[in-house]
Amino acid sequence: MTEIMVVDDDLDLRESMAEVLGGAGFAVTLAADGVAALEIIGRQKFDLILLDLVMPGLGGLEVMRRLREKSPRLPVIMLSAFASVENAVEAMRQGAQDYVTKPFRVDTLLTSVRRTLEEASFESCRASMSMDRIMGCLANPIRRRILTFVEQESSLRFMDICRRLEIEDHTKMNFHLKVLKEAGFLAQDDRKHYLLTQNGLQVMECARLLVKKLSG
Amino acid sequence: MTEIMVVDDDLDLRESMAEVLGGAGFAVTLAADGVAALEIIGRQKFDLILLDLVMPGLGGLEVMRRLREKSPRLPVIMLSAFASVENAVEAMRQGAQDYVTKPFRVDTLLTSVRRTLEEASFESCRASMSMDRIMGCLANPIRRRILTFVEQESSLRFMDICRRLEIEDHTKMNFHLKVLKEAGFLAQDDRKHYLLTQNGLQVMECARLLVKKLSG
DNA sequence: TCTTTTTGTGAAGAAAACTTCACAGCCGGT
DNA sequence: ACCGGCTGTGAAGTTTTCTTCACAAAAAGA
Repeated sequence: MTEIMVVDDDLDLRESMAEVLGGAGFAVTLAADGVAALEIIGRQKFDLILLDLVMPGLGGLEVMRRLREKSPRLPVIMLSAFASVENAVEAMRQGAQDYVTKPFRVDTLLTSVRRTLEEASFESCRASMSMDRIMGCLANPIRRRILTFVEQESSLRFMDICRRLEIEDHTKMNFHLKVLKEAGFLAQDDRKHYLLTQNGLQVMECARLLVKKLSG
Repeated sequence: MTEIMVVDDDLDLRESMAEVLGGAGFAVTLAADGVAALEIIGRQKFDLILLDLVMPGLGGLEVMRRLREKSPRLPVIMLSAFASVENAVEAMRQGAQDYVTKPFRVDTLLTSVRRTLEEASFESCRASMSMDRIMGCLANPIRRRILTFVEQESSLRFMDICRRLEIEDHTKMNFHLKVLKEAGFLAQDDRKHYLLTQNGLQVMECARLLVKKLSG
């Protein structure tokens, strides 16, 4: 069951939203202010946060900033009675997934909730798909050797890699380099030298951690 | 520099071994008994332990059993003045890498030390080869789903896994479970329930870290 | 005991991944 | 302009990995 938290200092609004969302099949948790919300989020997993922009004490933007430190991908829909272009743009720039003005119609709210959850699910699916790419890429020993060598040397030309790894058929090397480029672990600079991307560096770091852990 | 610990209640022997091993280029730490040894090992990394079989208080076998709980792969050479076939066989059965009788010639000791260190290094190299197995294993999405599900649920029967992952051909599942068992990530208890091994848990942890890092 | 379900085994078939081959474009040196 | 080296492309061939099939053994339930 999908877990949604509603953060708003207006009790009536909180309760009416609990009723609407509960009726639509979601499990709803209420919080009257940002401090309470952040504490509950630290203890329990949620799929979506509905967050009032203007509240006494911690405002919605500050609450969102803080929860992003712990849950970078937790979707947030910002609610505001003081709708303006500036407010809306700022909230979205700070990372909200959507922005709904109060008072809102029930169907507007539910549409936004469902769309946001669906998009978050798609993002989660994309992360899972990228494991295919990462692991499939690293399953091959030649490609692991390429990454290790390029990591050590920082910047290399095509034939340097071939010679060092003693791969005589350059088209074989070309194939594997292409796979690594498409996976986003390797890139070429303007002189066509190969170097690791940020992702490539991260992958190598995690691979080393894995070996270390499995070696006891 | 290679770190060696010598555990022996005989002060003269400890010191003469420190001299011999130090002269051979090793960094030597001395401990007079098992309790002291276990405490130092808990704080500092060693490459080899030279352990007296018979000591007052904790004997060598008990010390080795305890240090194996923390460092399953740390090489141990057992030393004994009371050499017998039974003693030697028991020490090796309990996991010592070598067994040297006291009094020993200097070259006998150094040979044993060097050989044991070299074999340990070979083991470490094998861990690198096991990257093939790890990555090859994780390259398959079904196997990743199995590991994720078993991690969440802790202990599962064969058909539970099939039904949950909606894999209708049970022999397909059987194939993938077999791969995971052979890789050492999955095991079965006495009721044939599937559960993650320590290695399996480590692998899942690193996979999550990898996804997290690559998601920014 | 009989039947059904669960779990397992090995071989064959299919798909995916990798390697090799044939060729081509680009660049620098003579 | 020609040659050689570097780098790249796509197709064909080979190997590896995965899926399916046919059957069997073990366990559970009636």
